[in-house]
Amino acid sequence: MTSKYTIQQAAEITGVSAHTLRYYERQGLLSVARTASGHRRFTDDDLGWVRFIVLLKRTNMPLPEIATFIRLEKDGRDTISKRRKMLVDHRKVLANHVAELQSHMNALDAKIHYYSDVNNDLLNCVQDDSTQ
Amino acid sequence: MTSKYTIQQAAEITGVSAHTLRYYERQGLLSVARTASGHRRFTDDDLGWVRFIVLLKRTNMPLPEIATFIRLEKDGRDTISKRRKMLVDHRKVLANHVAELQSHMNALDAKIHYYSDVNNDLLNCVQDDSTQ
DNA sequence: CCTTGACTTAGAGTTAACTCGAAGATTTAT
DNA sequence: ATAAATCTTCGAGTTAACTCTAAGTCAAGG
Repeated sequence: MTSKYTIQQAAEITGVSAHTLRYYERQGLLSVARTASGHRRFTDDDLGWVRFIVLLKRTNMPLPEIATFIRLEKDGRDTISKRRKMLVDHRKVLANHVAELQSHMNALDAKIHYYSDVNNDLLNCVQDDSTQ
Repeated sequence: MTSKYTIQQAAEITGVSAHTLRYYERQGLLSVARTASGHRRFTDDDLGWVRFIVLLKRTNMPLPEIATFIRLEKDGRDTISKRRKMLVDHRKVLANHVAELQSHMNALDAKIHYYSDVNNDLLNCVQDDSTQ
């Protein structure tokens, strides 16, 4: 199977624009094989990498750090423990971030509760979390 | 009691720089009373507002939206339901954001697990979440 | 008095991660 | 054959929220 895709197809599949895919390659996040004439041909593997980059980005990992990770990947088997450590460390940062957001959300709830108390006859729209 | 503070003191107390406090005022997030000669005097109330701004910011509310909220506050009692709605809506956005982060964290955990499987003799540093 | 701090306006610089466009050449697809 | 896609390089523009500097004036505290 191992299909190949043009940059436009890769863009459509991953939701990352062609511009940005080229940008990622320039930043060392991707290295996509080329045809004899120099056009990029994305493999399913490449698409997997793009998805992984997107995942890390969504968890607030900066591009340079992602680049570091991927460089380690290319450096082979003996970097596995380093790579895992990076992910584990990042997971910790992320968990802290989530915990902070939740504590802020509690503070926000207190404020909302305050507004509910001030004007009780409008209570009906406060507990709407599950409505939509 | 109702103490008053210079801009530097307010900066120290809130952790927001004097520069940024002035910036917030320019953006309509604060309106701090002045001495006869024009120097800002922050009240405890003002500090409360600053803390609230910081809270909303930390939950990713953009400054213009915070400004809208605060403008409503000044417009008085009949905007209470609007204000609460803003907070409730924002709480939803925030809850979604947290949920997304958590789902990404799960994906990250899967990756970490994969790395653990690849090289089991290094398992010892994977479950370290509670260590430090 | 004198140093430190405050005020104003105005504008430039910063950071991250795109985002876009143009120019000019080549390639691919129909 | 021709239209659409791709390639390269280059550099400018965007967004948010600061962050800092400068110039020039004025106020406050000891």
